[in-house]
Order: sequence, then C-alpha cells, then structure tokens
Amino acid sequence: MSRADTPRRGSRPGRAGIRDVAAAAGVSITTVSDALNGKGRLPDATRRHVREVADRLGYRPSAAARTLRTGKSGLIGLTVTTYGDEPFTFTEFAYFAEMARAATSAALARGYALVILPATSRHDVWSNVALDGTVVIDPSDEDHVVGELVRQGLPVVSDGRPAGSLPVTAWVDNDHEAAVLGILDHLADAGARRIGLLTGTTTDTYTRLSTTAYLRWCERVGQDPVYEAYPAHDPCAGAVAADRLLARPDRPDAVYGLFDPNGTDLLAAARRYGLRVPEDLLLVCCSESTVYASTEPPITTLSLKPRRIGTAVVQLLIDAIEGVKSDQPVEQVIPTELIVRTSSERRSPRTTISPPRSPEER
Amino acid sequence: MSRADTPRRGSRPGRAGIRDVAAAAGVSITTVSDALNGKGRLPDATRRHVREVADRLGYRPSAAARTLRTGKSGLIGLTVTTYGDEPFTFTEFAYFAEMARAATSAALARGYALVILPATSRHDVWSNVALDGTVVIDPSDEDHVVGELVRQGLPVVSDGRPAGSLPVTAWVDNDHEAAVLGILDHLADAGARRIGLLTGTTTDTYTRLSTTAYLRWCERVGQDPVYEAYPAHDPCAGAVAADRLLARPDRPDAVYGLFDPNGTDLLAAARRYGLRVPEDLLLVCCSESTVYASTEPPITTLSLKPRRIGTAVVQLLIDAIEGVKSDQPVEQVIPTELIVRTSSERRSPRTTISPPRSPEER
DNA sequence: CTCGTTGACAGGTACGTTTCTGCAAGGTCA
DNA sequence: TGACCTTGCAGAAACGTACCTGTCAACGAG
Repeated sequence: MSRADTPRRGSRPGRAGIRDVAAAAGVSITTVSDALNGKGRLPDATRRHVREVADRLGYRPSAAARTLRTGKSGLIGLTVTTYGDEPFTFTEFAYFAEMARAATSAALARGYALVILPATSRHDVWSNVALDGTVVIDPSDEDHVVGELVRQGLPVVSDGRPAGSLPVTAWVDNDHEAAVLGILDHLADAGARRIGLLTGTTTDTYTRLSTTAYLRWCERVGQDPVYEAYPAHDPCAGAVAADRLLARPDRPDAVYGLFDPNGTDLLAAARRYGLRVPEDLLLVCCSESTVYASTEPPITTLSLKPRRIGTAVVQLLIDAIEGVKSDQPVEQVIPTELIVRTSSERRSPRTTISPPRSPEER
Repeated sequence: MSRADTPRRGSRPGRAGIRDVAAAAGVSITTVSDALNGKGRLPDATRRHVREVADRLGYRPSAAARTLRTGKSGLIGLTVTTYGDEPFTFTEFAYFAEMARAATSAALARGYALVILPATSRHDVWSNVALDGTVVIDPSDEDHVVGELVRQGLPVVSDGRPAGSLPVTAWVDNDHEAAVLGILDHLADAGARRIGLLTGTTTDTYTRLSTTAYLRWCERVGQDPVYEAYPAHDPCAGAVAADRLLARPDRPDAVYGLFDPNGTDLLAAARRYGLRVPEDLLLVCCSESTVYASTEPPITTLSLKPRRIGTAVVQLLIDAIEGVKSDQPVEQVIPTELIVRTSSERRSPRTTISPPRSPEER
C-alpha cells in the first residue's frame, strides 16, 4: 500500500532531477548526463534537445550526488586561526585579508570555492564538509588538523613554511630572515645606531624567524638587542609595547615593527615622547595597509606580497588535487618588497658629517 | 567474472565506511548509524561498543553521502562583490572583514561553515556546491543570484536592506539616514557652516540612502550641497576626490566621508591646502578601522557595528534553515555608533562667541 | 494460555548522480 | 553475404548514508 502511495518517485517540489529531464526529453538518464557533461558520443541534435529541455525545467544537478559519485566536491578549506571564540585571521591584519582575497579569486578562477574553517580541530564542522584539499595559514608545530587531513589522503598546502616535520604537500613563504636583515641594513644605512624591534610573544614561524634574524644581526654588528614583545592578537597590547620600547633608558633611534598596526602605534608613541620622525627616530613596519602612504610622515613598510602568496598557495593545492601528486613537497619562496617612505629617509648631512663613531658605539 | 573481482565492495584504501564499522563491530549498518547519531533505542553497551570500534577504525562519515541523504549540507554561502576579476568585498574596507569575521564565528558556533562565493552568477561554481542558505552582502536592485536561490527554495538573508522587491527571507541593516542626519547635526553643533560630502558613484543602497539623506538635510537647513562622488572600489580615486572637494571655490568647513579610507585621504588633502583640523576643517568618516584613533589628529568615525550585523545575519539565516519559515521577511535594524574624536571637536570659543548667524547663513 | 507491548536489532530502499557495459542498427570491406 | 566496426543510445551498478519497516524474543496483563 505504502508503495503505491509514491509512484512518482523523486517528485520533490521545486527541484527537477535528471530523471525528470530524461522523461521530458524522451531519452534515458545516461543520455541526459552525457549531453550535459559533454561526454559520450551523441549527435549534436540530441545534445541540443536535452540541454533545451533541461533549461526549460530549470534543472540543476545535485552537488551532493555529484560529489558522492565523483569523489570531488570542488571545495577547498581555508583555515583561520582562532583566539578564544573569535576567528582572528583575515581581519586583524590587512595581510590576511589580502591573502584570502587572492586565494578566493584564484580558486574561483579554477572552479573551486573556499570554505572558511577554524584551525582548531572541532570535528563536528570539519567532518561535515567534503573537501578536496586545504590551505593552512601558518600552522603551529603540531597541528592536529593537518595530520588528520594528510591521513585521509587530502593534499594540504601551507602559507608559511611548516614548523617541525609537518607533512604538508607543499608550502609557500617569504624569506623572512633575508627581509629582516635587509631592513636592518637599510636602517643602518640611513644612520641608525641602535635599532629596536617590536615583536610578538606567539610561537608562529614568522615571529620566530624574524626575531632570531634580528638577534643574529645584532650579534654580528655588535649591538645590544633592544626589543619588546607582546601578544600580537591584542591590538591594545601593541600600543603599550610601543610605548614601553620608546620609554626605555636605552631608547633605540630606529625601530622595526613586525606587525601591521605597529606603525601607527610607534608614531603615536613617538609623538608622546616628542620624538621627530625620521630626525630622531627611524621607523619601518611590516604591513600591507595603504594608510602608511598618507600618515604624517609616511612610513616605510615591508610588504610580504600576500596576493602572490594567496594565489600561489591555491595554485599548488589545485595542482595537487587535479594533477600528478609529486611525492616530495613543493616549496616556493616569494620575494618581499620594501616600500621606502619618509620615515626611514637618510639622516640629514649633519649626522653624516659627525665624526666617525667610537668603537664602543659601533 | 568482473563481479567476483570486487567482492569486498567499498574497500577504498584509507577510508573506512559505515559498512566496515558494522562488520567489525558485529552489528548491522542501522545499528551503527543509530549508535553514532544518538537515535534509535539501543542499550548503552552497544552504543559504546560501536563508538569504540568506529574510533579504532578512524571512521569519518562521508559528508557527501550524509548531505545527499538528509538534504542538509551545513554550508552557508557568503557572497562577495567582485569588480572585474578580483573579489572586492571584505578586504577593501575593514567593515567587510569585521562582518565576515563575525559571520564566520556565529556560523561555526552553530555547526555551519561559510563558503565564499562571487556575487556574479557564475553557474559553474554556484551549482557545484550544496548550500543550505546564503548571506548576501548589499545586493543590487535585480540580483540574479538571489532570485535563483529563492526559486530553489533556499533562504537568503541580506546585509543591507534589499533594493526593489528582492524576495529575501530576512535582512539586517543600519538606519543609514538617521546616521547621516546625526553626523550632520553633530558637525553643525561643532560649528560647521558648510558641510561637504565625499560619496560614491555606485548604486548600492548604502551610498544611495546616505547621499539622499545628505541632500535632504541640506534642503532642510538651506545649505547648498557640496559633494564629490567617486567609484568607491578604486582607492586612488578617493584621494583625488578628496582633493577636488577641498579645492572647490565653495570649500566646505566640514566634511563627512562615506568610505573607510576617506579619513586619511581628507587629512592628507587638508595638509596639502594648509588647513588645520579641526580648526579650519571638521572631519568625520565612516570606518571600522582603529587607525583613526591614533592619526594626527584622531578622527571622529561612524561605526556601523559590522560585528553585530554579521552575527545577526547568520542567526536569522540559520533560524530560517532549521526553524519555522515565517512567510513575511524579518527585518532587523542595528544602531550605529558615533565615536567622537578631536577632528570634530567643537570650535574654539571665538567661534561660539561670535554673533548669532543671520538667517541666510543658517 | 493468549495477546498486546516493548526492546533490540536487521533488511532493504531511496537520495541523485556518473559511468561501465551492453545492444541494436547501419555502414564498410573482403 | 557474412565478419567487423562505428554510432546512438539504454540498463544498471555503484557512491555511503539515513531511516522506514519489519522480525524475533521476552514479558506482564487479562
């Protein structure tokens, strides 16, 4: 009895299935599938006819069924780091926004869409979405999620070289050490005699590599390190740390800030202490924001080229999904760009003319 | 023959199916499904046993199969406006980043994930992902995508009240008119006598409502409108427009900028023309960026509360997905917040002490 | 003793595709 | 005229899950 109740199977209101199209076009399901997907050997007349009927019925193939059958969903995960409940990534710093934008664009161009997922291993969410692969932003040393994904055979590409022996498929990163050394040399060239650093307390690779590069540089040139560290995800702490740095007895005459908001923080702190930029204090910070072009004075920034990174990461990932999976990880280094502005301009001739520095000052 | 080749069906390497779990636990598929999903009537012992075996095998249910069966994917679309090839939304202005962040957070908290999709109706991408509903950011008058989605029976919630008769399920927005009027009054209170506007050439609701509110206010108080419009998605055009506005013969003594970067643009332009802020020029702009707290001088900003909007939009959408679908659209208005800083501080007593204005100046 | 009732499970079907295999009809060539 | 290939299409088997519909025992009530 109950069988007779539903003779019109699949007659869900609002959605026409491939069956309905086949019936309406007077052909078989196979023919419909082949006609719409451009496969099989069909005369153009049949193909056109099927397409036409499908259009008329407003047929849209079920993504779930297709995914189940083919094993490909066309979805790429994008992990965002969370602090507490809030997703941190891609809003705090312009870097993440730019990177995500480029990644989105690159994915869409190849027919994929991005799914935003938290870096924490909340199984409920991760296992509820069928992914073809994942982009991981700056994974920590022992990332649960990455391990799990790799175990499932999914390709994983990371933005930022993976710490430890994380088995990612590929990664893209800048040469952070070279970038920091370049900036320090640039500041020294501009007349800096004691360069300070505003850095973070977090353990991510970017912070770690940059800080050690700074320390190594200090050792090489014989300068005592002068730096303040703060939790980078707390914007207030940045302003406080900037203030601390300029309040020190061994106040630096040049500062490099590792994080995006450091430029304005340092500028405000300098103002409080009556320091002129660049006369009394040279300033550089790492940022993708355009506001530093129109601050007073404009501030020199280091760009990590997030657009290129986001694009590269997605390309590598989709290549891995679609193409031949090379066994060895693919590594790609994107060059940084130093955008020199007034805040790090060479000191006035006065300084240059001053007598050569004594050894202990060097 | 070929049938005998694959007696172990579903023995895909790396992924254990529900069948494997059932076999390993010595129960039926139904029992496994019931045990893991907390349904059916099973003794706790069986439930525990099944769960244990599933864990041991590393069983992860197939999201695609579950979606196909249940009709729910746990995915929510988030449209981003694109200009040319590039996704524009959520990177140009801090508003979008904050809004997306809040939306992501709210969705994850309820077990949903966000999928980033372009507002243009690229069918390839849209039809390839199974969505439970969609958040649309500031849809244009005749949005193809919205119509299509609604026709498929999917709930659509928009950030920004829909123009025309777009059949969205619900929407969330600010009271832009009230916000603009409030700012203009605030500036007038601070001593402004001719208030200019920096606005956009685009036809989105925000720009339109804000501009007409400005024009109405001007008419009411008897001031000639003084405004410049530019394509908001072009950052360079903003600086040029700011310059144009201050170069006019009828130069305003106060300006409100509708878009995020306008504050720095206007500040730079004021500097070029030797105008002091706030003595010669009062400044307010609509922005969520914190940089305006530490510019010189700090700039008064209007916050649209994107966090609250993003959260509200997602809550409404998920309510519509899971709960009772009310037929009439749900509308929700989020109050704005004016963060008053130095750039719009009341003019010095000199101005205040000056004789009451003549009618034509009013 | 019989009859409903409830607990604890198993079978089987449907979700909507893709695709492998098969099978006629018609053409080509020896 | 058959052997063989090509063309044009249909049948049916998966993909992995959820859930509806039994079935079979035990058990208390009448």
